[in-house]
Formats: sequence, C-alpha cells, structure tokens
Amino acid sequence: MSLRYALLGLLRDRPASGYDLTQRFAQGIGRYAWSAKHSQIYPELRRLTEEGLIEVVGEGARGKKVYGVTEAGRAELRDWLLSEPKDGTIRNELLLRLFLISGLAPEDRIRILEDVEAETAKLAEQLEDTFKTLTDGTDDLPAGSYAAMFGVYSYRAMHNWARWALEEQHKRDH
Amino acid sequence: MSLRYALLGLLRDRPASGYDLTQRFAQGIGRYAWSAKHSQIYPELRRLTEEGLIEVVGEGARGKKVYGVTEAGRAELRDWLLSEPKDGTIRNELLLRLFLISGLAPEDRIRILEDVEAETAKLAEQLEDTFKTLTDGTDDLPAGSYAAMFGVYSYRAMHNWARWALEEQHKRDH
DNA sequence: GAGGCCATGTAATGAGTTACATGATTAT
DNA sequence: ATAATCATGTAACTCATTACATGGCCTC
Repeated sequence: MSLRYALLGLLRDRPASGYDLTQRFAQGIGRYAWSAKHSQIYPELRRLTEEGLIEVVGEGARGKKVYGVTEAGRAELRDWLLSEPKDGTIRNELLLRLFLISGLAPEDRIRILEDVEAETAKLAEQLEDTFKTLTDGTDDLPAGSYAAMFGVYSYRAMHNWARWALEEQHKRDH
Repeated sequence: MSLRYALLGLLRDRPASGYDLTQRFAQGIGRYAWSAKHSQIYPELRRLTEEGLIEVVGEGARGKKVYGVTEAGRAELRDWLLSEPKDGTIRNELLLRLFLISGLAPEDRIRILEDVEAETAKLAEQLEDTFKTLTDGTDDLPAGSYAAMFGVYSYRAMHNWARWALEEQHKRDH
C-alpha cells in the first residue's frame, strides 16, 4: 500500500508522468525511503485513476500522460499521513551488511568500515550542495529539501558510527 | 537474496532455531535493516540446508531444530560481505511519511515533527541502555552492539533533523 | 539513418505477508 | 485442566523485480 501514497505524495508536489516518477524514484526518495520500477508504477497509476485519486491533467509527445492529484487523492494522502505510524516495512540491504560485519576477520572489517567512513563523508557533502542549490534564491523550503537534509543528517550519522566502530576496533587491538 | 545472508549472519553469530530467528528478526536487525516472518524463514532454512550452507546441529523439545552455519556457508557470507555493495533494496515506510509531510498544513506538519522529535529522543536513550547492558562486563563487542550503537546514531540523527525542520518552520512563520 | 533517450505497457518469476493448520510443553 | 507460549509447517494472495515488447522523437 505504501507505493500508492508515495505516488500521491510525489504527484501532489507537482504533476508528472509515469516516466518522470520513475526518474524521481531513482533518486531522492528512492534512495532513502521507497523505490519502485516503471513496471510497478504504470499499473498503479491506472488503478489510482480508476479510483478517482489521481487524474490525467495533460498530454505530451510519445503518448505521454501527465497525472495530477484530485481532491479525493489529497484527502486520502492526508488521512494516511496523520494516522498512527504502526511499525511498517523496513528493508535496507546496505545496513544489513553493516550489521553482519562483526563476524569478519578484523582486517576485512576494518577495510569495510574505512570504505563506509569515506563514502558517507562524500555523500553527505554532495547532499549539502544539493540542499544549497535547492534553496538558493527562494525563501521557503521546496519539497525535496526535507529529504535532502534528512540525507545529510543520516550520512553524517553513518559516518560517525563508522568512526566509532573503527575506534573501538583500535582500542581492542592492544 | 538478502534474506539468506541475514540468516547466515544471524546463525554464524550463534546457532538458533527457526523460532529463535523469528524472534530476533522482530527486534534489533529487523527494526533497522531487514525483517522476515516465520513463514518465509522456515522454507529458506530448508533450502539453505539442501544447499549445504547450514546444518542441523541440535534438536530440542517440540520438534525444535537448531541450525548452525557450515564452512561453505561461512565462505558464502564472507564473499557477499566483501563484494561491491551496488545499491540494493531500500524500503522504509516511516521515512516515506516524513518525506511527504511538506505538503501538509503547517499545524499538521508541526504536530508530526514534534512527535518525531520526542519519540526519537526516547528511542535513542533506550538503545543506549541496551548497548550498556550488552557490553557490561565484557571487553569485546558482542555482535548486537554494532546494531545497537547504529540505532543510537540513527535516532539522534532523526531527532536533530526534526529539530532542524521545526526551526526552519518557525523562521518562516514570521 | 543510427544511436540514444523518451514513453508506455505486459508477462513471467521471485519475494514477502496473511491466514490456515497442527501439536507439544510449561506455568498457573 | 486451561491458557500461554514454544515450535514448525503450508496455502493463498499480494507486492516487487526482471525480462520482454513496442514505438516515437531528437540529435548528430
């Protein structure tokens, strides 16, 4: 069910085609929160249209259909956002890896942690730039900027955790 | 494919039955990285046994079977952990919600952010206690302590992000 | 006109959840 | 004895990925 809310949310932000949505899932939101492939998106857009939660608001070249959220769709989304979160799906393959490294030989573990330490620093910086670009000039926060800043905080956290793990490693080495 | 590595990793940590694994997925690892239900675990344990990656190392009451990782299983897990991460599945329903709140009315958004701010502070503290309990007395880091500390860093990050979002909100209010 | 990207869709397969089903052991 | 928990399994269904399939538009 989460997919439909992700679609409603992205479309409320601004109207888009199935193709556009596929691109957006490949970055931002899809990197942290929820991703989907076009083969799942197109059928869901059809269903949402049938249920009156979205509608075609424009057409373009190559059979392009641009969808927008209806009033019913907005209400549906709001209801979901304000409902109790009850623990939903969590799936994060990268994290799974990190959780399992404790059984590796120390040199393998250290290599991986050092990789994480370096990668996350780079990613945090990149996202900080993204955030600055997004907010440059405007006085309010565009939709994507919450996600971008969340990414910055998250990567910094992973970075700090990797540093902590490496330090612990060194402590126990001698 | 991630499920089998999660199982190999948990079993390498210490032998366990399908039932035990189900419980462990319901906490720690299952809260942040990967979760699974017993109906998915039992068939996978059968397949892993058939492939010689795990084996029954003990039996108990009520038809209980305790599994342990074989040498082949250890090698398989290590190969996976040391392979290039290439972006894998990400699914996080709670985060999806947070990404979509930008379209809500300010008062709704603030309420949700304040909830997040309070909840994450509580969760971070709880996990810090868990970590202390886990490491109390021992000199090395038990497997679960990496996960616990990761949780601490993550919740603190979410907490700081929520505070940031609320501050931005106030700034733009007047 | 050739290659790359835009754009939509369906089919087959795999992964994951919910519901169904059964029975043993333990604590009260 | 009765309820709670331990313990394993299968069946039906839904959700998600990979592969198949088609064609228009744009740039060089």
